Amino acid sequence: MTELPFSLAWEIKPVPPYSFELTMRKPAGWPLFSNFEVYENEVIWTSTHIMGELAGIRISNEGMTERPKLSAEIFLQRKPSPQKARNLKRTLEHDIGADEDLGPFYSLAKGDDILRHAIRDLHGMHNTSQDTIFPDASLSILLQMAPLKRSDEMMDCYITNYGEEAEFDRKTIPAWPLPERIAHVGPEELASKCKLGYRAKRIVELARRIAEHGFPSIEELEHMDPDEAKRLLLDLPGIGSYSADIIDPHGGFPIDVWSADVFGLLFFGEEPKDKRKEIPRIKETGLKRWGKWSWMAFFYIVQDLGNLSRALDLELRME
DNA sequence: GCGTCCAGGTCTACC
DNA sequence: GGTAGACCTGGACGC
Repeated sequence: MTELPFSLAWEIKPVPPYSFELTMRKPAGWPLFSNFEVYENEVIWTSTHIMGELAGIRISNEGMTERPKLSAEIFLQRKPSPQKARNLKRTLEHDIGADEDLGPFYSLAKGDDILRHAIRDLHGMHNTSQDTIFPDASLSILLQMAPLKRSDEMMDCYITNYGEEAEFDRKTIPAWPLPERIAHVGPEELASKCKLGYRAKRIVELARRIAEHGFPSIEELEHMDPDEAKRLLLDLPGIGSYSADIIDPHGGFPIDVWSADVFGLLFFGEEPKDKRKEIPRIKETGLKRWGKWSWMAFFYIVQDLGNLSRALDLELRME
């Protein structure tokens, strides 16, 4: 457990529209940062690593979707320099999508037969991300070839045993493990303790590569040429097309055997018979239809399956 | 109870 | 360059 006695507090005015509830608590249950974060009465307590520092985070809602205002506080082990404090604040604002303008995506979505429903249902929901790729990369490896329930069990064990626990504001919240920690864990230990199976070796190999050679942050990838960012991600061990699309800040279209059912129904009116075989065709159709907004389209649709099922008279299932 | 199948992919060997 | 097969584990299913 790591105590975080120092804190920085400030006000954030996100680019409207910004729905606090939809952004912090995605309808499909995706966490903001930590799988163990707490959300009560429009306040979220969570933890992550920002610029290499373990950070406890408390954000509360002080505004409305069209006039958003948030009260944020970052808790740290040590008092940061003024320069570092400025960077931490700016990075957190970026990670929670406060600087993201949804306007261009909404313009495209209004003219799309599927997305026009989703942007109405989820008005003001922003995309969020952690500071580095390792949490999402670990997540995507733990999602491989397993039912969601088993992936959740693997993640819970992995985070509680190997993640740092942030203690702040009378809360204790474990963050996703750092590559430097996992690089020193034997794959056999990870496999037996958390029943990761073959994924243990992949996650340790990935951690060792990042710990030894470094890797650009999410924001640095964002500023790269999209093809170069994708190439770097695909070069990592254990990361294939699906995982790269989950991590890539330039936005991919991460189709797996589950989403192949959903998007097969949406695009062609039927679930594919051979899901794995159909993934390339479904992916190509999505990328062609939504281009650079493919990730946002994917994100909005998977968060809105219940409403979309009714609006489009289709059986779009969560699992 | 027991055997078989397969799940929110990726890598490797083989052709 | 394209593709079958292996990979951990555990729940669902048929018998």
